[in-house]
Amino acid sequence: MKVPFRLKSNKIDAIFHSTPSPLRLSHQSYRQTSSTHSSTRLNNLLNATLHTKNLKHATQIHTQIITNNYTCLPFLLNNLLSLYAKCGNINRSVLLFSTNHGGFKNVVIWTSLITHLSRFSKPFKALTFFNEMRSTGIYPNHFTFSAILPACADSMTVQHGEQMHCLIWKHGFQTDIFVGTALVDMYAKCTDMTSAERVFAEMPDRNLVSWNSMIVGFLQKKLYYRAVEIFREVRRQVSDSPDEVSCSGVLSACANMGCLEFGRQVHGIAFKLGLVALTYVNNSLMDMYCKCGLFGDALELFKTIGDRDVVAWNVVIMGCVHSGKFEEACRYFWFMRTEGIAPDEATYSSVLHASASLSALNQGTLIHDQTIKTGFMNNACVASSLITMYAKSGSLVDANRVFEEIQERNVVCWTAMIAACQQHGCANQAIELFEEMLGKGIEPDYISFVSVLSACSHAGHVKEGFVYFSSMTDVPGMNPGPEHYACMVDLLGRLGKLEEAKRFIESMPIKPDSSVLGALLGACRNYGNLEIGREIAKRLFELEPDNPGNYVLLANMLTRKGMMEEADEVRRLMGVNGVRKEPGCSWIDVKNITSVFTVHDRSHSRTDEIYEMLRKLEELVIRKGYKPETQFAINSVEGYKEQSLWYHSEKLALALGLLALPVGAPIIIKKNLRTCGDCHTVMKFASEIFGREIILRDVNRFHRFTNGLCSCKDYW
DNA sequence: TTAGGGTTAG
Repeated sequence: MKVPFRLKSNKIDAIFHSTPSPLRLSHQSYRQTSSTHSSTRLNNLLNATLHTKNLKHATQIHTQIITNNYTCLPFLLNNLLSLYAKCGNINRSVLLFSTNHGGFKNVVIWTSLITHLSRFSKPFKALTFFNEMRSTGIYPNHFTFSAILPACADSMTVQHGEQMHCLIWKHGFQTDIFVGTALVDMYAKCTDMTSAERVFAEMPDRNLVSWNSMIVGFLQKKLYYRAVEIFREVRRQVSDSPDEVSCSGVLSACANMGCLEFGRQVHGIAFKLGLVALTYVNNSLMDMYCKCGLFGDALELFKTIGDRDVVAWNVVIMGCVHSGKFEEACRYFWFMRTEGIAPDEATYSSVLHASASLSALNQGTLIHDQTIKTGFMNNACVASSLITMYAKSGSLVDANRVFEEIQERNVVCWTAMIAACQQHGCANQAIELFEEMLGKGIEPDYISFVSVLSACSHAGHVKEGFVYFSSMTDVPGMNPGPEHYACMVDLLGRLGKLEEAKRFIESMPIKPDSSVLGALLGACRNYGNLEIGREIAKRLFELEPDNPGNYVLLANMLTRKGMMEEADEVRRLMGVNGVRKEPGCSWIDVKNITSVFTVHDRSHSRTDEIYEMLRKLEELVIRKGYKPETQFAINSVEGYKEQSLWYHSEKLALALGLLALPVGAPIIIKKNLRTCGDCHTVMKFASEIFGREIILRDVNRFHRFTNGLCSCKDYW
C-alpha cells in the first residue's frame, strides 16, 4: 500500500525524536561510526529510509551494519536488500545477497530478492535465483511462488509458468488464494486464457484481485465482451465492490469496443464508489470517451484533473490525433512540456503521428530535438515514428538517417523504413530492405508484408509479390488480411490483368472490403475498362455509399469515353446519396510559412505573380507537347475547361514554389485528395523544364517528379 | 523481515 507523503515524514520525525542523542537528528545519524546502534534502531532507520528512498543514506546504514557485525541478522539483511531495490539499485541488492557468504539466508531473504528481480523486469535472473535456492535445499513457500510467477509471465514463454504450476502442485500450494491469483495472472499474460480460466474455476476461494486478473486477461486477449461479462459478475457475485483496477480494465474494454453506453454506466458506478478522482480511472474514462468519438467529453474531464500524469496527456494527444485535430495534438505536446511533464515513448509516437499527418517538417524536426534532449533517440518505437514522420513530410534522406542511427532495430523500425521507401517510389530499395531484414533473422509482421507487397506492386514484380504473399502462411499465426489482398489486386491490376484480378477477388477466403475493390476500380480507370469498372463501382457504392472518391472515379472514366449522360447520372447519384466531393486543397511551406490554396484561389499576397508564373508555365509546357486533359475539369462550363484546369490548387502551390523557393531546393506540395491527372502531367513537364525536384504528397502516396518522370510511373 | 491485479501508444 502506498504511504501518503505526510505520513512518511511524520514517521521519520518520530524515529529521530524518539532516538536519544547522539542519534537525534538526522543525517548525522546515518554517518555515525561508533557501535552505539542497536539492531532495532538500525532497523528503524532502514524502515524510515524505505520511505525516502535515499541511496546515500542506505549506504551509510549498510556501513553501520557491517561495523556492528549485524550482517548475520536475517531481518537486517533482508531490509537492506529491499532498501537498495527500492532506491532503484537492484544490482546492489544482488551484490549484497551474493557476497554475504557468512550471513544466514532463509526463505524470506531468497523470496525478497526474487520479488525485487521480478519487479525490475529481470525474469531470467529471478528464475536463476529460484533454482539456486532450491538447489541449496530451501523449499519455496506460497510467498515465493507468488513472487516468481510474474517473472514466469515476463519470460516470453508459457513453459516456465507451466513448470512452476507443476512445482506448486508438488509443494501443495495450489489452493492458496495468492498463488492461485498469480497463476491466473501468469496464464493471462501468456495469453493462454483457457488455462487461466481453468485455474480460476478450480480456485476454492477468490478475491477481487483474482477477478481483476481475469478482466485484465480478457482485455489483453482482445476478448472485450468477456472482460465486460466478468465485471458484471463481480457486481453480482463478489462481496467487495469493483475497485479502480476493475473499473479501469472494463473501461478499456468499452473503449476498444466503442461501447459508449456501457462505458457511461461504468462512469456512473465509479462515481458512486468514489473512484473517479483516481488517476487510473480518470485516464481510462478519458480514453473511453475519446475512442467512442466524444473528444469534447474527454477534454472536459481532462480539465478537471488537478494532477495530470503522462498517460492523461497521452490520452488527450492521441484523442486529438484520432479526431483529426493534428495541430491541436502538437499544441498539447508543447503545453505538456511547459508544464514540466516528461514525455514517454507513447507521447512521442502520438505527436509524431500528428506531425506526420500535417507533413509539418519544421514541427517534426522540433519534436526530433526533444527526443534527443529527453534521451529517447535510441528507443525503437520513437525512432520508427521519426522515420514515418520524415518520410511523410517528404524527406526520405532524413528518414534514412534516423534508420541508420538506430542501434537495435526491431521489426517496427525495419517496416517503417520499408514503408518509407515504398511511399517514395523506391520500390526496389524497399524489397532489398525486406530481404536484409529476413537475413538478420527478424520475423516480418502483418504490416511488413503490406509494405513489401505494396513495393512489389509499384515495381511490377508479380512473381516476387506472389512468393511473398504465399510465404505469409509460413509465419506462425499470420493470415493475409484485406490490405494484403488489396496489394495483390493492385499488382495484377497495374499490369492490366483485370480479369485475373477479378478472379483473384472471387477466390478470396475473406469478404473483399473497399480497399480490395477500390484497387480493382483504380486499375479499371487506368486501363479504361468500363465493363468491370461499372460492376465494381456498383459494389463499392453499396459498400461505402459515403465515399465521394468512387463516384468521381467512375464519372471520370465515363467522361473520358465520351459518355457524358451516364457520367452526369453518376454525379446525380452522388447528390441523391448526399455525398459531397471534399473541396481540393493544396499547401506548401515557404520560409516556415504555410500557404494554402483552393481551386481558383486569389487570396494569396503574391496572387498576381502566381498567375503570371502559371501563364508562363503554360506556354513552356505547350512547347514541350503538353495537351490539356479536360476530363479532370468536371465542374466547368464547356469552353472554359482548359482554363479551369490551370487554376487547380496544386498548380497554384507549384507556381508559388517556383517563385519563392531557392533554386535547387525541392518543391514539396501537399494535397488533401488524389492528385489530378492534368496536374500530374504538368508537374512532370515542370520538373524537366526547371530542372527541379518536385515532391507532391497526395492523400494516397508520394509523387516524386524528376527530369520529366514521376516515381509512381504514372499509376496512382 | 518475504507474495498476487491496473490506464495510453506502436
